[in-house]
Amino acid sequence: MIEETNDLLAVRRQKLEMLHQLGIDPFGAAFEVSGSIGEVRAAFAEGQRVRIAGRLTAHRDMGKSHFCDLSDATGRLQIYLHPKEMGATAASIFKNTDLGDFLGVEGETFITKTGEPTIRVSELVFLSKAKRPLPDKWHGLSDVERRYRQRYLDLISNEHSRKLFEQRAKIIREIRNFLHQRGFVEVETPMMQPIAGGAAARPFKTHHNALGLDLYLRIAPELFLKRLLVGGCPKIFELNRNFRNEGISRRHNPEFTMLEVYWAYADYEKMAELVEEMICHLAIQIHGSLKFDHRNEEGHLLRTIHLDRPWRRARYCDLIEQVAPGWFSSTPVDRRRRCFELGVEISPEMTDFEVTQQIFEKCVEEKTMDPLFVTHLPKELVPLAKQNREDPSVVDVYELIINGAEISPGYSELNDPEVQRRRLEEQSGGEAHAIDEDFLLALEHGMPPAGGLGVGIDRLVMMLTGAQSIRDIIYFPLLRPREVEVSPSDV
RNA sequence: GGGUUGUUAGCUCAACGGUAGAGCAGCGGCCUUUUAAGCCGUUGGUUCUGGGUUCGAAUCCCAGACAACCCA
Repeated sequence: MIEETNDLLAVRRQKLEMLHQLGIDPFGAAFEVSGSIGEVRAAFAEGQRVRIAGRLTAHRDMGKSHFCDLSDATGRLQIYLHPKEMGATAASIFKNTDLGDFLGVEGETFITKTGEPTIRVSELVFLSKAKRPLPDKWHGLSDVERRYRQRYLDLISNEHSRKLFEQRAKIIREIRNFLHQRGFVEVETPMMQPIAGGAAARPFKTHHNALGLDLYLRIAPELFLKRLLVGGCPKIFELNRNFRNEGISRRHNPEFTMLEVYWAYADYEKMAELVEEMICHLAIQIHGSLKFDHRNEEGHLLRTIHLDRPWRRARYCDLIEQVAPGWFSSTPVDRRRRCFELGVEISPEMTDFEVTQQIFEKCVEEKTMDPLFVTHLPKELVPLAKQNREDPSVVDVYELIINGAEISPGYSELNDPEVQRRRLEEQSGGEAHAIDEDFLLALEHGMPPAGGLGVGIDRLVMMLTGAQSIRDIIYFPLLRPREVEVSPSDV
């Protein structure tokens, strides 16, 4: 523990002690308000009695008159304090306030001669003491590490950050609205699973004491949602957290939010239509338009995303041929030489289809900003989807790319238990205990043909808001823990 | 895992190897309509940590911690 001794903290502690001596509880009680600060401001008219509560965020001292700002997440409103208006007791309480404290006020509204909506405070109630100072009111908090570690400070001082999280909440709410309107039912399946299936990723391990059972945090809900298809639930979705014990980057957090949707008797093409409609619905709700800009925090334009329908659809092979003509008729040696010419890094142990996939990722995916459904992918890339009837070397799936990243995959789901078993065995590399026999048992009772899709919600939010890092749209991204400083009075 | 960059007052940032500073916040004044209020005065530092080089290190070197970005 690092013990912090600091004048600023000492001053605040003294003021807190003064409040005690005045008989005031510095960590007060409930306070009835007329509405949030944003609501009161929106309904502002002169001569009304209103009550608001919020943090003290600015203090303009004019001698006997004080102009302060009270703020909450919805906005800011000026209050006017004068001993003649609020009385001596309130004035002595006010003397012991600091920026950051929570206050409740009651008073009559008026507009100052500079045109600022203001409350003339007649009653002042102390609601909570901030024992520590808040970040600079003008520059905010720019230290990215502290913005992630102490998100509350980021939210207090950076409006841009607040707005991103509001947009995230709205996107998630509108996804649920959209799917409910189309008759999909939200379900919840286990996050702790005896076998972590449904994707290829390293899981987190945990243990249940009473059952003496090792469990894994799920890497995907897929295999449980398919059990529900067997159980006769025809239109279902789950929108919740997945966990993967892998690296951290601008686009990866170990826990992330995933939407999975399953629709009995549909196929990947119907799922593509569904996801296209859904994302357009979200763009309209967020931006009021299918065209919107990505800007950095200084407001500079980074790019414009166009979601106008219909979205482009293209076969995997055709996309490769466009960036590397003659690719599929050239020899493996030629292909590796082409990679070098195109500046695509490959390693010697890569198989042919992995080399092709590198070309796809670097020359197609990363350069595709507007929506593109990639179809007819080689079956090696997607072992858990149905093979195409006309061309068994490809599978019936789409990969939706927007903003240079994969946003959503959609499959015609495999429902043949024998084929499924073979695929799972190939995937597990011969480790029998890794096969989810319970899932295969369910499939043997009959799963209807179905379409399924997944949407990485964090990447979707990044695409819709223009956030440049996943850490900007997850409240508390995983960081290595740090020593926390402790106040002397708390030790 | 590798490379690059960064870490200085509560916050935002300066400081050629030569006395660690500014703005805001804080504290003390002045001002009864201010808007990043203003004016006068003033407090505040383990320069991320530990070594080293040097007469002298925030600055140069080595190791470490944490973070950001790029690569794998």
